[in-house]
Amino acid sequence: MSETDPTQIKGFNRARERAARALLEDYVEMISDLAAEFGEARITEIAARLGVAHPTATKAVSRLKREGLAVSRPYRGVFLTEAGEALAESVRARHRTVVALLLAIGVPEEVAELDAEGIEHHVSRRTLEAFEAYLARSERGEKG
Amino acid sequence: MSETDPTQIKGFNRARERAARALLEDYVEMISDLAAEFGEARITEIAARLGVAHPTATKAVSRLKREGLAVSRPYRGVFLTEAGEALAESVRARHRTVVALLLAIGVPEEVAELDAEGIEHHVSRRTLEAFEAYLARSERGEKG
DNA sequence: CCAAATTTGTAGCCGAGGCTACATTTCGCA
DNA sequence: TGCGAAATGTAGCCTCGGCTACAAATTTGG
Ligand SMILES: [Mn+2]
Ligand SMILES: [Mn+2]
Ligand SMILES: [Mn+2]
Ligand SMILES: [Mn+2]
Repeated sequence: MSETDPTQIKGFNRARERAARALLEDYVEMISDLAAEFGEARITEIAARLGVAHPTATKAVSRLKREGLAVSRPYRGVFLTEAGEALAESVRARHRTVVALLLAIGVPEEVAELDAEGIEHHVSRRTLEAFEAYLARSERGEKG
Repeated sequence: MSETDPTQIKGFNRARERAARALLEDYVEMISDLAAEFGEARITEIAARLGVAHPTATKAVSRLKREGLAVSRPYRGVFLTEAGEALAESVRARHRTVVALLLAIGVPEEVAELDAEGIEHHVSRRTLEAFEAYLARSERGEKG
């Protein structure tokens, strides 16, 4: 058997790890959005906005709590810890950059928003930096 | 409660659906690669290249068979159906386009290959078309 | 202020996708 | 040709992330 390509295996493993973190990232970002809008994030509202049943959101929040990203008390709202808020901020920034990049490439706005919701979780720091550099260049008129 | 944004919900739902198909797509592409290289895809080799234990690959292949994408007999190789081979071809093409786009944007080669393994599964047809159009433009020297 | 509506919690089901341990079959070669 | 090694199958375990059904708490308004 020909030797297996280590870069390829690494790619699959990284994709799996990132897919596992994707849900968690979306919840954290959503909770942060709701906190900004209403002062707190309620389970029902989190579930509604993510398009899942409320027990699904409850379970996800308990995973967030286990990871030290959120806190909550029974029948009360969910709040992010400092770590959670920091994660939310970076996730939000990355989301914006991915959408901007897609738009700059020529992806229609509605499609860009939809695709970004999945793509964002697989964009590494290095790739994000490349996106930002590209956007900076094209804004300076170097014609995207 | 302010009305929930339907586009956002749609984005989350689509991201979930695509994440669920991602594994299946990678298996099909891998089986196709191995068929081209060795004439058949063996469970052990599939597992090794995807970086998983062999029973994990076995279970995935039975899902592929259930979906009508592959066929196999006990202790023999795995083969794609016509539908499976068609899927493999489109997955492979999309993978190449995503890598090319990342490189054109300025992502380092190694990083591009790693990130593409996850990103590819969330690129819709419309976005793929935009990528192709962009690549065609920049190849014609319009300076990306 | 109390009853109804709403929200939240909890139990329990499912399939996907990981794993280890072990059984069985096939293959390669001495 | 037969035996040991390698490949494959199978059983059974786990977590995650969906769901429904139902119980309990909270909020609301008449
Ligand atoms: Mn997302
Ligand atoms: Mn997002
Ligand atoms: Mn992939
Ligand atoms: Mn791929």
